[in-house]
Amino acid sequence: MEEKSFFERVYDVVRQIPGGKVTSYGAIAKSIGAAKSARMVGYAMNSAKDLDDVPAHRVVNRNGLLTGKSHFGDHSAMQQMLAAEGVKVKDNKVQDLEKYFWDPVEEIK
DNA sequence: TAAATGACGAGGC
DNA sequence: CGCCTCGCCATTT
Repeated sequence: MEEKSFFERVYDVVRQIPGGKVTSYGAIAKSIGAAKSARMVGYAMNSAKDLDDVPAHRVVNRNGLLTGKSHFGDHSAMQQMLAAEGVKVKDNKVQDLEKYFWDPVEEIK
């Protein structure tokens, strides 16, 4: 019963992302002990969009690119939400990624 | 059961 | 400096 699915672990991390911050799939994968499963994180997010507890819009790829925006209903929704939280987004990518980057490994450990 | 897919990452050319 | 290829691993069909 404690067998939390890979997805649930990802959700747990993403749920801890503070507003106005973003993180990368690889960082989340690392925090859950699956650094090589970055792709799975994105896959999990695909299901996460079904949940309103998981701010998938705060998750971007390693390049700060809003890769998942295409999976949102509105392609501008993700960008709008990030901008509304204080994250500067332009051309579908986060500006000053290092400044807004939130490392889950440093918070969860 | 096996094969294909996928919101990525790192390395190579 | 930019584009391409390979690897990785869990879920889905």
